[in-house]
Amino acid sequence: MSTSAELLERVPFLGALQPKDREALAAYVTRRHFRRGDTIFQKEDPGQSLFIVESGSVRIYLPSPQGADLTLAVLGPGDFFGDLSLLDGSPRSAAAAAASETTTLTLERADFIALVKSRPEAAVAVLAVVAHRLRETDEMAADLAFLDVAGRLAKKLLELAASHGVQRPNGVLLNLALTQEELANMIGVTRESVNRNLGEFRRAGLVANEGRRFVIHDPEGLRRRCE
Amino acid sequence: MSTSAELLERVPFLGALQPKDREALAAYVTRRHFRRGDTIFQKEDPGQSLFIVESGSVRIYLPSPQGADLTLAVLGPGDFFGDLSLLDGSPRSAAAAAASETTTLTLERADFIALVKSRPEAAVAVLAVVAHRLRETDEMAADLAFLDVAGRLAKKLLELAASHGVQRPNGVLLNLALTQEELANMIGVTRESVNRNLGEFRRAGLVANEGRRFVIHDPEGLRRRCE
DNA sequence: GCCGCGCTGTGATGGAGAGCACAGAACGCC
DNA sequence: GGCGTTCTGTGCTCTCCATCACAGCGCGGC
Repeated sequence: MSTSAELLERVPFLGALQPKDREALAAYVTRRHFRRGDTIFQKEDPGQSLFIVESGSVRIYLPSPQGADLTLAVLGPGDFFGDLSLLDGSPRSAAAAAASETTTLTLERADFIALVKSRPEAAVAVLAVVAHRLRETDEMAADLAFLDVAGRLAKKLLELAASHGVQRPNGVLLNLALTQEELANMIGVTRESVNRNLGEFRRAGLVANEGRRFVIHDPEGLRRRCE
Repeated sequence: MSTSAELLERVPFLGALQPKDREALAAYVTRRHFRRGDTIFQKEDPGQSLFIVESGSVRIYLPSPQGADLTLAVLGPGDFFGDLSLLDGSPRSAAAAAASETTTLTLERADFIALVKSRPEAAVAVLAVVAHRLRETDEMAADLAFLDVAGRLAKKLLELAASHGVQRPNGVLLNLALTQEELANMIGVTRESVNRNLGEFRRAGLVANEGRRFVIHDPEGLRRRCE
């Protein structure tokens, strides 16, 4: 179980614990495996467990009646999800699916509550993470209400650069393969709109493509497009 | 201070405490007063205090560069706000203003952290409230992405009926005076769009007006408009 | 009771983006 | 290396909604 304990150390809200507590907690988590595309849970499912990404990546999304869903987040190793149902006991508020070959560690509600009761600093750490998440969602709502497609796309590219970018001589390379459709789902527009706006950006020298990866040449220019 | 203690009892996350603890806490809160229209705090302000509405009502909103802002919530007695900055120490993620003559109780970060450390069940209760809030914001983002103006308006009217409605022989009366502009800010559209869609709803017999208050005659009909 | 301001109702216009259709490119599989 | 599937690029149309403009109405104040 030492590998679980090592991962747990990197999880923000668990890093606050004593190594001894983490060791104890590691005994309660179970490991699960998902293939690319597997659904981890659906919106409205009753589950109350917390998932921690051990390896791979997970897409959190809201399904829409007409198919095209809204992607809220893409998570990597060390991130956790499913916390809302854990915290308030309600059904899942969003759906989760493996975006690549993924393994997770699962913690059950009862074990989490026991942890918080015995170590209140863990609760404060979880509160901070959830608060941060709430900020991000508020901002997403504001963007949907205030920005046009170009602005939302520019902003999303900058966000992705911040979270998945690696420095390159000619700019920042986004270290993930993204289709235009996936990008469209992240900002709530059609694939065609993304295509046309990307064309704009490319012609203006703001971004370029390397295979299916993006390179941001002019972050400042993108920032100007978000007003 | 007994009146403060009584209010504190009605605040969800503090209701979990022993009466003795609430009495102690009441000694730390300070009372503040705001007139209709007063700004309580601006977005990006550094403050780290928690506000509890004692009387009156408070509008939480995101200001937009071009003026028309997005109203995230309207709070009444017993509700609290400003919790995000309290939880993670970052600047205010939204702005707050008094929607009517309002008094609040204020709790400082240090006192809150001390409370959580000594009474972890309060932390669990706060987590539940914040989790609920996160759900609502996620749903708002989804609505902005998926629903048209009629759908968003119908949904908002149903929400308001659930939170501020009183039963009437002919339907549910919304117990608050709302201008079309305020309604428009809640769903991120123009006042004119709200007007036209309300006209639709009225002609279809779904809603009516009593003075400046709304009466919902056919909730089922409204529900159908949200798909 | 009268006046004025803010709210409501409505028309005309324009533009952004969705939807549809399809052609070509690229990637991956056998 | 050939072939099919998936992704990208682009034109056209049409709808929804923002914007502007203005006329009535109604509430509240003096």
